[in-house]
Amino acid sequence: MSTAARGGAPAQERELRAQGRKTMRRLLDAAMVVFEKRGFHAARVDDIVKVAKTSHGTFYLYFANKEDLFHALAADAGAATLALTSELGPIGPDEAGYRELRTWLGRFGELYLHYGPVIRVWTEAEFEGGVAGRMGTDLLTEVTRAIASRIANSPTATAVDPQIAATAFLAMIERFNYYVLSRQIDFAPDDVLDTIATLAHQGLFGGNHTARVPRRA
Amino acid sequence: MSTAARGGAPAQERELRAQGRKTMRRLLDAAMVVFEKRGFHAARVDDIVKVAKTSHGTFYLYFANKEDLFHALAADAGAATLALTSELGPIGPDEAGYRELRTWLGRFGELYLHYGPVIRVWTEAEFEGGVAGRMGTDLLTEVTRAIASRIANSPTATAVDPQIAATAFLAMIERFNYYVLSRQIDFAPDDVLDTIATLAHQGLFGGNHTARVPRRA
Amino acid sequence: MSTAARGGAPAQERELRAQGRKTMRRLLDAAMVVFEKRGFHAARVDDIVKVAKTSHGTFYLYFANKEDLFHALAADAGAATLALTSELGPIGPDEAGYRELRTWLGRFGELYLHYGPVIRVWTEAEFEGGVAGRMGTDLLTEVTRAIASRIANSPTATAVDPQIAATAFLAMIERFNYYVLSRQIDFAPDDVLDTIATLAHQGLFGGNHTARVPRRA
Amino acid sequence: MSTAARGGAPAQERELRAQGRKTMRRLLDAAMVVFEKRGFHAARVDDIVKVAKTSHGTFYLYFANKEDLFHALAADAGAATLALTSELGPIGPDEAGYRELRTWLGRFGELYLHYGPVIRVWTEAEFEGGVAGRMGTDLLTEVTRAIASRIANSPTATAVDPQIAATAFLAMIERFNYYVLSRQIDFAPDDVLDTIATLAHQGLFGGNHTARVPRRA
DNA sequence: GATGAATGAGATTTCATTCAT
DNA sequence: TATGAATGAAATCTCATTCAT
Repeated sequence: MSTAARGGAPAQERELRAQGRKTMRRLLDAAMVVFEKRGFHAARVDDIVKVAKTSHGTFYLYFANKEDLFHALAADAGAATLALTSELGPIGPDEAGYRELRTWLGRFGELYLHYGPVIRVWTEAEFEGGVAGRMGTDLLTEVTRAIASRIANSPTATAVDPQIAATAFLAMIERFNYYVLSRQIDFAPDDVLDTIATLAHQGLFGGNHTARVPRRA
Repeated sequence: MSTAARGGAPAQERELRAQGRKTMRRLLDAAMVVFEKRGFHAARVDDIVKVAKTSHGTFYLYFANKEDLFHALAADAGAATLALTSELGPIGPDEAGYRELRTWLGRFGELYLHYGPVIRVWTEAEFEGGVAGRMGTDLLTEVTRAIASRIANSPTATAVDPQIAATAFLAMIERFNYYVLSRQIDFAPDDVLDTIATLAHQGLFGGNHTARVPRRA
Repeated sequence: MSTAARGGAPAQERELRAQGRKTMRRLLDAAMVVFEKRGFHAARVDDIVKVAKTSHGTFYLYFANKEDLFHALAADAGAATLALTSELGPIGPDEAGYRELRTWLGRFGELYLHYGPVIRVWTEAEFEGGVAGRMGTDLLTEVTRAIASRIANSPTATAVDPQIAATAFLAMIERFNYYVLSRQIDFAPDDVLDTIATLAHQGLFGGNHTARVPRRA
Repeated sequence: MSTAARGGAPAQERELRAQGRKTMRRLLDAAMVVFEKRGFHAARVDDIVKVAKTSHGTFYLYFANKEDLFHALAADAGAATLALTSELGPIGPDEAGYRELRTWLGRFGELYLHYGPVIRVWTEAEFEGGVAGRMGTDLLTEVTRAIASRIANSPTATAVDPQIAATAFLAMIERFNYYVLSRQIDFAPDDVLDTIATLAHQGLFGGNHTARVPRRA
């Protein structure tokens, strides 16, 4: 998807050769793994360097500190999220709209699968105020605004406040994906997409299309 | 709404008198304040005792550690959440169903206002595996099951998987309330309720009622 | 055996009635139990009051502190040890001497069974310098001197330094009893007495008597 | 004599370079000094790092905690004790047997001089049950067994239970050395060896040799 | 470029002792 | 006489960050 190629502050002051880039990559990947498992706060630099099979000293060769590393990841995740947002075309109340929505939700799921740990940290209370916190808030604003504009162009526009509805929509899909990922609620992915797409379509875009979802046993 | 009457492990081994119970209460309340402001991880025991105007030693007279205190709060929050869940009556597709849903959402908002810090921690990655993690998962299961049974009795029953839909619903309202609380997104509360109720009613319960929400300026 | 009837400093400033004496007794007994299990240093006042089924506050009604309580016990143990020492009559090289020695060793074992925890604490390195440390050293001196005088009057007197031999003898019986008590080395008590008496008799008092100890299987 | 080359748990998970090994050694040596002076319980990690001229953080780089460090020392002491035990040759009732015994006792004294603090802790009540406790018990068993086999091959074999006698012997020399070390009882070392060797020789190995010990003034 | 070693500030936790009822 | 409550000094332990090789 992307690469966080810039790295943290210290890395940007030097030119990285092949080996250096590889090491940085290993650290970033390791951080994802550790953030996933422990969250940002509980993640220790020690955990990260162990997973990356490198040393403390090396970590600070590439990142000013733990937060700096997080920013590198977050910049990536933010860009990917914005890119995805812009891909959401107009959603009509008909079957085509439903299809469009369902496809987009699938892509969102993939994005969350990849960037979940980072997205989650944005919303950790402790981050308010910090750079990451503002980053998350800004992103939230941008993303909901884009979605709101889609909703505003739909038949239900008179019934609901688009900005609120967009926020609710984002809340739902962000959190649902989190539940699925972290709790291993094992719904069949297709059922999930059918259901979420249906209810969002009906709730937000005046959808009258009805998916034939087989009831769960 | 709450009592957390049991307290943490050490407190349960002793008989508490009036003064002791008061102190324990002060600690629990202080913890809510601090968790709210800093989140569970960043909260230091020191912060809590400062807010409670007591000493370190006293803290450990009532709770084995920070997590133990959290459990006491969580038990409360869980009970309150379950109680609220059981209050959700049958939701029909008509105006009455809409009213019922909207009222219930208002109550959920109040509950979240109170227990937000605790609910949030349940979902922090670090807690998976731990007692709190399982507690959260169990609760999630129970709550969604109850909601699912309401959805199953609605006209859209054939279109969506009730369990998935219920999970999505819970994801939406939990997260939305979180956005509102933590980011100070300043939507008017009534608009929020109108919007969320409408889209949930339409998306989940086959609602055909249309609220006349004034568009935001 | 004895009673530590005086109690610690605070108790001596008041007149104790029946109830008070009973409470103090409970604390002393509890302390023995706890010192036995954990040693003096690791023993917490909390452990003692729990075993005594009383409270922290009560503890300090009778004893100035943990060490004060220990002194009360130690005074008792010291007196009992000295009393026992004075009971050791002259030991001849014949069967009568052997009998005398064996009997006395049996009594020492009983004393150790009772006062072991206290005796042990005397020898804990941490106590040097403190009152208990000096107390132990003084006692050691007195006891070995008494034993030495018995050895000096025996046929081996020319071969060994009585003071050193007495110290070695005390070392042996103190430590052996400790091994038995703490490690549950399950030698048959009679075999132990036979063996120890025999080797002390032969080693220290020129004993030529030979016990017919059945060899262990 | 010693190496404690393995170090504590944390140190075993890393590869130590020369500097690291040196630091670990400094900590181990410092611990011996502090345990000697204060005993295990009263010894604070702070004392140890001060003596080792390093920091708290460094301590935990090599040892999980104070007990972990103790284990490293104990493993050493145990190995040294076993090695010494195996050096004890057959002891006959003649002068040669006496010489052999006396020499061995001298070596035991040196070992105790070195490892006394560690050996002592093994016997502190608090350690029963823990790893150190079992370690001590196992060692006690092995050592007494070896000594017992020497006793079994001596003329007194019929008179005493070798296993009990060996335990008594060990008790004596362990405790005597402790008295000497901790109480600064100032017996002349040669007199001590003469006396102990004589009485053990006579008591355990049917010794008929008589040392000409000059009586103390 | 990489790494092991070291640090120390800060957090948690324990526990003997005092206090108020 | 008894007790639960409170305290705070001191100990343990953690971990992000810097340093020397």
